[in-house]
Amino acid sequence: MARRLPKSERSPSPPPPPPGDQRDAAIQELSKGSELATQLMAQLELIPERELNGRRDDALANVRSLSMSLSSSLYALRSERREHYYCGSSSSGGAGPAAVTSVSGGGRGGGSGARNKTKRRRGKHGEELTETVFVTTTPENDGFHWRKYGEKKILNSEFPRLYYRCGYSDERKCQAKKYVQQENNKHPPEFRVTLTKEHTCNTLFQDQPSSSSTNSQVLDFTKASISSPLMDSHVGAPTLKEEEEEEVPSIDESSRIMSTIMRNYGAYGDYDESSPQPWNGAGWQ
DNA sequence: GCGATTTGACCGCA
DNA sequence: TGCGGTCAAATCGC
Repeated sequence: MARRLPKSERSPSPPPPPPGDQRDAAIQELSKGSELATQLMAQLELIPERELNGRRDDALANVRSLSMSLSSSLYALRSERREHYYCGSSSSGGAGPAAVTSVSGGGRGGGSGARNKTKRRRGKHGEELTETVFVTTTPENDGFHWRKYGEKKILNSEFPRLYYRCGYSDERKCQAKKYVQQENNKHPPEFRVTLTKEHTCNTLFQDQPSSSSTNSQVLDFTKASISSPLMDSHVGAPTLKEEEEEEVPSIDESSRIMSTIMRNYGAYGDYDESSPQPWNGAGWQ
């Protein structure tokens, strides 16, 4: 495997921040899209169920997802106007406000109503370990490249906990980890995501491994392993920091994000609400 | 063949 | 001692 040089050894070339007017243009377009989605939803609701052969609900659900996605994208872009993605500090000092698309009202094991928490605890060897916990409907969309390394049935939990580490943990010695646990069977389901350690890979939306298998469960947003309306890129983006080197996804990247989302809209349609199944990181089982 | 996922076993902490 | 987190061999898919 070709090893990638750590950032410190590479020429300093973070993706240039997009010009402000391009970002504004993107925001405007997303706003329009969001409004249109809302209108479409209203129009769909006016159509008699029988005229759509019983598919109105599906269509409504899709439009709802679309609307959510656009809103989330808008949120993300707007947030980036003053905050930016950061792949290097997940939390120390307090996690940035993860954009939580959906907040669980409860959830087992403490953290009821937890929107986004940062807590400190000691790691195996006594080192300080900061965790950021939040609930989201789109655990995969944080813009980082994750590799699943384990899955564990958790006591008193209906769903197993999935363990991910940064996809660049080896080649870039990135220690970032992420635990994802489905909390309920809502539509879309909510996931409690715990981020530990810091990303030191600086690989947000870039350097996609060319050989990742198609069926990969790596939580790679560029592949959008599940559908997801959203881009709470910051959600997951472990952190958004206001002061640090600029690492803002370019407009091109944002477009890629959007197209990826769009391509995967169907996924929620695959989710059978009547017989909920746990999400395995790649899709509904 | 390679890289990613699965899953049972192991380890350490509370 | 039980549980959560990680490891690593087996398996899978391209």
